[in-house]
Amino acid sequence: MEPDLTNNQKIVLQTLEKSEQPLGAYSILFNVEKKGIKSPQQVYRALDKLITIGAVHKIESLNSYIACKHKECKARESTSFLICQDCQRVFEILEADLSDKFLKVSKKSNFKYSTHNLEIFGVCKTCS
Amino acid sequence: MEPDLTNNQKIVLQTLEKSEQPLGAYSILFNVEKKGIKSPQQVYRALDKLITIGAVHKIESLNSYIACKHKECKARESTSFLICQDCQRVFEILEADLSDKFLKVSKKSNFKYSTHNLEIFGVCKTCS
DNA sequence: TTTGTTATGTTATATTATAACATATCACAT
DNA sequence: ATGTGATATGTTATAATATAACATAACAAA
Repeated sequence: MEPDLTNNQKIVLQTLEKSEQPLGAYSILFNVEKKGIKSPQQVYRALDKLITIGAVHKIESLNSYIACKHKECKARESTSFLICQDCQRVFEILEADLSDKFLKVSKKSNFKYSTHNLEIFGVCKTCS
Repeated sequence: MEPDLTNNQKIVLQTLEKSEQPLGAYSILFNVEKKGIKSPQQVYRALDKLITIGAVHKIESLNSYIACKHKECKARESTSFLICQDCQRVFEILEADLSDKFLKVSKKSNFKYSTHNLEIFGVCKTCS
């Protein structure tokens, strides 16, 4: 059972949920200043918590964050995204067999697979 | 035929080649100051070029850079890495079938696959 | 040898992220 | 209801990563 979110965490999460595109931390900050959040720290702390519980994911190559659309997201650690180079939207994919594939590929190098981050770039359905 | 590298580009590349771990841009800068490179700009510019020609790759989740060990690396755009959480070393993998897999997965979402960045985390052979 | 392209040197600044510390709030066992 | 420990907050400052802008130099190739 997840603990309830605090005010700041809710505000940050709602901001991300409303956004079509991933948002940077300072872009989130700009959006929530009218709601009383005044410093980067507050945003980053809320993000940390939200990421820990799997409600938000970071897109590493964009230094940006998205709300996870999947209830009870298992992707606390491993994540896989489709990133549209036209509209900047990001779609999370939950393919069980990706982990299997990466486990196998890792094994070939005698590497113990733990988690992964996959970012696929291209053009989304709407943009093509 | 690739153009020859300039002095700054060679210096930055050699620094990365000598390193066991990926290096951040400012860590590279620290290493090359005695060789006459004095500003972040010079490092970033050399990195840009080296990345463009495929001689260096960026590890997005670490904001760090590694020299590519593969002659004539095709990975100018798509990259796949094994990242050891114990020793911080990074191993690039060249699995042709990963692109195929990602193409298929993308297709399922009506997404036109173009390139990818894969970062697998775990424990390397030496560390386990 | 001039012309266009690419690289350099340099200073300044933008962007992303953490450190540190005092205070407050919350969950919950006594 | 009260103390206790864990977690969150507010705030200021600063670290770490990356780019802008502009003047100059080197280089390739017609």
